[in-house]
Order: sequence, then structure tokens, then C-alpha cells
Amino acid sequence: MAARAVQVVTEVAALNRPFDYLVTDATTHVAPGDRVRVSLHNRSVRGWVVGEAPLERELKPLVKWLGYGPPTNVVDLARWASWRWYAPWSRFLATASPPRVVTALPATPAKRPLAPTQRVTLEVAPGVLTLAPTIDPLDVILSAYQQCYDREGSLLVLVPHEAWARRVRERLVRRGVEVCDGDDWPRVRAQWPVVVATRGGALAPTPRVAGAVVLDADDESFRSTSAPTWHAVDVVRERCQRDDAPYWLTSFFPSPALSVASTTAHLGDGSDWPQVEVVDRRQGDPHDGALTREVVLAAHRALASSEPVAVVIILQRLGAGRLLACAHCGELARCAQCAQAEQDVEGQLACRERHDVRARFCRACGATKFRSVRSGVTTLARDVSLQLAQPVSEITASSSDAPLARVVVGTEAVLTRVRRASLVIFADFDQYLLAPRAQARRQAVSALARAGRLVGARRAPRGLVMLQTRRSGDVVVTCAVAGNFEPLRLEEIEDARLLGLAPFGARADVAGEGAPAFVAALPDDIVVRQSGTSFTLGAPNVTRLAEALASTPRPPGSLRVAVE
DNA sequence: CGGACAAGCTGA
DNA sequence: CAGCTTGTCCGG
Repeated sequence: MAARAVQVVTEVAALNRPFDYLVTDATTHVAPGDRVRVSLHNRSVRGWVVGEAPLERELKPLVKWLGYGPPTNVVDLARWASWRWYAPWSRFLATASPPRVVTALPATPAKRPLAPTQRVTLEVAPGVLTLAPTIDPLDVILSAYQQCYDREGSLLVLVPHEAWARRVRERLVRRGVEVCDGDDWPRVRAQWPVVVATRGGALAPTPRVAGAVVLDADDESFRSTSAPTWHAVDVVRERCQRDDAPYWLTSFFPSPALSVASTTAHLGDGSDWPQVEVVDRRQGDPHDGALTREVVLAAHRALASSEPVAVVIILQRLGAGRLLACAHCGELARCAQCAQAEQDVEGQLACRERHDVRARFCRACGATKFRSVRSGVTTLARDVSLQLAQPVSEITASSSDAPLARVVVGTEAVLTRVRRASLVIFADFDQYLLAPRAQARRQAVSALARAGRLVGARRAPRGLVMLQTRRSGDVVVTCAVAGNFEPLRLEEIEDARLLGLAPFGARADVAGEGAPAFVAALPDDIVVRQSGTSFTLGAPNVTRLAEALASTPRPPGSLRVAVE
């Protein structure tokens, strides 16, 4: 047999290119994607075979075949991702590889058709789907499964969190679908009929995708928080285009990046959103406690219902949501005008609206020492318990599953822990509206949607969501009342267009010792703004940004590039 | 990245 | 001039 050579990308991230090695008698079966051990500069390193190489000179031999790696389509996809997010190819190959060596693959089961009784009549066209809260996303998955049934390859289903992924798998198994966990590397590699995974599943090592579904595609968890900051939804879109496969992206409220230039469809209408009532705190009695009079009345009506959990009260603490309490008497620092909590503002005290910037002393006892109170939820729970004369359960992301009282107070974590309620109250909706990050408003819509699931928009009697706010004219609030978020979506698209945000532009942050030299060498059409020691790049689109980054020589010194 | 090797510095 | 540090180069 003729001698053969292969290209190998190593785990040495700084060497972001392949090296050629000779295939030995012991490694004749190596195929692209396989994990191998090679000798590089007198070091023994692991790597991935990424292709065949010409045999034009003396080459070092492959040291060892270690096991299976991603299939060729994912090797290519990883290379695309490394270009798109300016990161080493090996980083994405590692994401698509098994944590432990895999030397054997299971046999793939045949796809099984859904039982006629379980078929969904709903036929959802591929694209971006605006899903009202009461629509069960499982119907979208089943519809996608039916539509992709005759296509070769796996149906890839991505969900934001593992707990949700587990629930989706269980429900699909009950319907007789051959489904596997995205972490079950050998099965995914063997092209299992359906793969349900979280973010990393975008690079699932299935040799071919028949189609893909991403639930809650706007969820932040689809973006990697550590470098490279790649986005699973972009990877899925690219992957489906490569395999000529359809994809469905669901969202309560599609972001501009998702909905512009995609076919979008709506599932459900205004009546699938909860009934929303606004309580304007500007007109309320300032002596009301944490809950206004209207809310207390509504809570008592809800307590008369038969729901085990009648009332859910949400207090989202965004950003620096700390309260200051007097270290001497424990009184909270509150604004004399609006009674909202005061924060430290350059050594002085002031509420968020800066009604009265005053010296640091306690109004009750005059002491000047304050301590920071972490738990706004605890304080609220105590107030609510007094106001409603009811026992109250507290839920935060860290609390354990204890039996719940009929009134539950907590952070947004409540929305995932409680299944049903007849009334959901947002104690301070302004937390979302006043937060500096634009993302907070999106979070508000998502929280409203999840609250809608709790109170069941279609159930009779229809449940209720109440918003305590001082900004009743805010577009988020008016959309919530109307059960129609189209005005907010159009506003977001306009903002994105003006600011050159996705999909109307692409950005990257560049930092490190090499950053000044690097940005100076970029092509002219890349806009560079300096902010402190780092730089922000702006380009007309992601393709142009990636091209510009790839074509610019890397200067000596460290360089951290975060695309988008 | 990290090993190899060369050039530079130090001290007896 | 041995022995050590620091810098630059380059990998198949």
C-alpha cells in the first residue's frame, strides 16, 4: 500500500495550524476527526486528524491512534467557528470531542414514527417562531421530527438549561422517540435519531443533521461566557445551511439578530399572554407597604381560589440591588420623598432617581455606620407576611425544595420552581425598566411570559399578573397590557439599526499588550474606538469582521479578541 | 505554548 | 570561562 500522510491540529492553542505526519502500519485506519498523539518539537501532544496531506518530504510518524473524534462535517464546522470568533481551531474541536477516549461506537437504532394518536396536527414551517407563553414547545419539536423524518441524520434539539433538556428527553421518550443526551458522546457520534442538548450540542458530533430546533433561542445561556464567546444559535444556523437542513428557533420575543432577515411566524395571539394589570405606584398611598392596596385586595381574592400556591411575588434584584441598613438600629436607608432604597453615591446617600442626595446618617437613630443587606427577598417576605397576615415561603436560586406556603416570595427562580398560581405580582417592575443594560428589558418580557405560564392564560378563571411600577407609560408595560410585543420589537430593531448592532453590524473587543499594534494594522473599513486599555471594533457585518481579523498579522504580545 | 539554542552577564 | 539568565526562534 502507498505511504500516506495526514494533517494534524494539536492541542497547542498558539499553533493554530495543522502539521503533517506519516501514517504508520499501526495507524492505517486513521480518519479525519480522529484523536491522535504526535511528537511536536520533542514534545508529546494530542491532536486531531483534520485531513489528508501530500507526502512530499520526510515526516515524523503519528505516535498513536487514541480514539474517535468529531466527524468530518464537525471538523469543518469547528474551523468555520474558529474563523467566525477568532479563536484556535483546537478549542472548537475540543468542544466537539469526548471527555474520555472513545474507541468503539454503538449501533444506531432506526428512527421510529410517532404513533398516530401522538402525531401533532400543527405543522410549523421552519424559521423563527414567536411562541406565546401557553404554546407547548414540545409541539414544535414533534412537528419538526415529523417533517424531518425522511431526511438522513439526527434531529438536533437545543434548550437553554440541562434541567429543561432532561424534561424534554423524558417527554420524547414517553412518545416512543429514540432520543439521547447531548453528553452521551458515543451515541451522538453514531447519529442517534434525536439529540437533546444544551449549548455545547451545537457542535454535537453527529455526522449529519436532518434538522434542528432551538428552544428559547434568545436565552443568554446560548452564548459562551468565557472566550471564545461563540454563540450556539449561529453555529446551528451555519450547520443547517451546510447540511441543507431546516431549523426552527423559538422565542417569546425574538431579538433583532434573530428576527430580521428570517421568516418569522407567530404561534398563539394576545389571548395566550396573561391578563396584565398595572399598579402605578406614583399614584399610590406612600404609606402603603411593599404591596399597594390594589395588590393586597387581589391577593386576598386569589387566596380564596383552590390553587395550592395562590400568590407568587417576584422581586428581581438586578445589578447592585443591595440595600443599606443602619448598623446600629437596623433601619433601612430610604429616600424621604419616594421611600425607595438609597444607595451609596460617592460617599453620600441617594435613591435611584436622586431625589435627595444627603449625608450618610440614619434617619431613625443618627448613626453614621451602615451595613449592606444582601437579601431584598427576605425583607420583602417579612413585609408581605405582615400585610397579608399569611405564612410566606421564600424561594431564591439557592433555596431547597421545602413544602410551599400559599404565598411565595422570591427572585425569578420562583418561575421555574412553581408550576401554577392564580396571581403573580412583580413587586418592583422598574428594576427591569431602569437597569442600564438593554438586556434587562428583554428579561422582563421573558419573565412575563413565564409568569403567564404559571397563571395559565387559557385556563378559566383566567389568572392575573400584576406589575407594580412607577413607569406605567413605558413601552414594555403597554405591550404587556396589550399582550402584543410587536411595538417593542420594532423599537428594538430601530435601535439596533441606529447603533449598528446585530444584525446591522458586528462588533469585537480587543485587549492585551498586542492590541494597539493589532488594531492599527486593521483594514480601513473597520471602525476602531478606544475605551481605556481595550478597543472596540465595528464592522458592517460579521463576515467582514472575521475577514478583517483573519487577514491582519498577529503582533507579538498577548491578544484577546472577543467577537460580538 | 514551550523546548532549543545563542547571546549576554557575573564572579572567581 | 563555567554557570546562569534572558531572548528569540520555530515546530511537520
